[in-house]
Amino acid sequence: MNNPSQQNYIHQVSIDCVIFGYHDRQLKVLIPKINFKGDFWALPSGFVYQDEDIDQAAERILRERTGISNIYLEQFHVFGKADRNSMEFLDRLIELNPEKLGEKRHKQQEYDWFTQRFISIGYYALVDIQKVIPQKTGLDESIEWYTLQELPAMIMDHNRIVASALQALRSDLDEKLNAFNLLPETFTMKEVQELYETIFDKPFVRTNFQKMILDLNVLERLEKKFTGAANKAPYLYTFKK
Amino acid sequence: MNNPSQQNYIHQVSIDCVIFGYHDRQLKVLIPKINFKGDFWALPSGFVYQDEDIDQAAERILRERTGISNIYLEQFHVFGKADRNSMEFLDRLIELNPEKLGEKRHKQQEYDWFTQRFISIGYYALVDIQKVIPQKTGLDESIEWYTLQELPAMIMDHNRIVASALQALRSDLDEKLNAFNLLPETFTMKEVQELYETIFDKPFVRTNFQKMILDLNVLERLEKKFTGAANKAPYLYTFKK
DNA sequence: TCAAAAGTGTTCCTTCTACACCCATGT
DNA sequence: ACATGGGTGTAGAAGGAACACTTTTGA
Repeated sequence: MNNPSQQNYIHQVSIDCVIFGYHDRQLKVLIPKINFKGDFWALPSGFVYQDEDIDQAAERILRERTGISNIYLEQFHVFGKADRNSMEFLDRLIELNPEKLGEKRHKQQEYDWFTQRFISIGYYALVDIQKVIPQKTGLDESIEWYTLQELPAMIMDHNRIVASALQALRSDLDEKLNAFNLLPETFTMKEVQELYETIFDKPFVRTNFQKMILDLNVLERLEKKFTGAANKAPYLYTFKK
Repeated sequence: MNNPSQQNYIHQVSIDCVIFGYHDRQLKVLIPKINFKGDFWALPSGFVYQDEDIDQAAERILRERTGISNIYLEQFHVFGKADRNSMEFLDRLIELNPEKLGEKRHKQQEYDWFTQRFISIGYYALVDIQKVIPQKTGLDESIEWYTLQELPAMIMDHNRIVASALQALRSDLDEKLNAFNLLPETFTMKEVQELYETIFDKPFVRTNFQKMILDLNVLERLEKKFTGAANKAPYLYTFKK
């Protein structure tokens, strides 16, 4: 494992990413579980190289975990409380994993790095869940999609960061029309409606919803999609760029 | 002058504040000019102490320049380009002020601190311009209110930061109803209307504007304001908390 | 020809806009 | 009394919600 304290990172600044995906009428968040005893989940995070834009850093972190580039990213909040550090988490981690981390002395530098106070820049990402092949890093035991209702208890303030990201997503939706980044290249109107109903957690009237979305003038109508079902074939749409 | 490089600050993180005030149908920004040859303007800025929340740091910086506490503050964006440093500005400053800054050797530590790459957290503040008595710090030649149309050319990306703050203010207005922080304790409906017309740069119909604002249910009607003018006395209002 | 789901049009109601009208105030 | 600006009510327009109706598809 690379020792971050020896890397050319900016000190005390971290990036935390909330990666949103959508499937089966559910918003999901991609969360790794780290490969130590004790059931520790943590948002995909990382640090910023000296010669790297913060946006680039976020993109790099996302690429590592999702395998895809050109991800839709939005910086949404900075978490900067004075007592914001992972001391508590790290001490517990060491306590539960003496065989791996017991000889603290040898890793003092690393321990000191990780237990600093960190100012964390929060980003949320919107991805087409079908395109993502979750990638474990060397530190991960697993990396899974969790629905918002079944989020694990994460370390530090990460659960609060997710809540804050969701709030930001909702309030961005109107002006940025970015929800389409959660869908595949092409989609039906019904899929758009289900997505909106999921994000806003309320139903929309089908016929009015169609008009509302088409009036935004951001979708392009393509050919019809024949599913084989015994009903009218819906049009496929794509998001105009 | 205190040498920041010897203070207990977080490295490479700065706070830049855009302080908005309102007077005479104009939005204004409070900007210091630094006390060196060469006409350098820079937003009120500062660093974050190790034991200080970033919000507290912003508040402290604002208190220093405005003399008031409990200021309405909103964190709006992080500026984190890799090439974001003040090397260019500082070299020019030294070049133009050889008598004060010539012996660079003696101040190498300080020079190195200031020319680092900085990640800057942008805050905007909304203040009652009447309550503020602009405070020069030791470094300032002056500190003045500038209208948006007459902003001086500032160092680094500070002009862009102001533009970004204005955009954030406008888009926050609907949901946060924070514009009232720009007004005195009590105000007339006409003053509110002029403020809105200034921020959005468009006229509103008087009678409808009144209804729209009152329907927000955030104002409390107080006694009437007798100005001595030969017309009906308008009500005074205050913002409910 | 029928059931299921998609697409379009129409009515109704709420909200917003423009404006007429009335009210208070000091000269 | 009247000029000036503030406050309220109302008619018309625009936009949104509810729903009826038509179209398409495969069995």
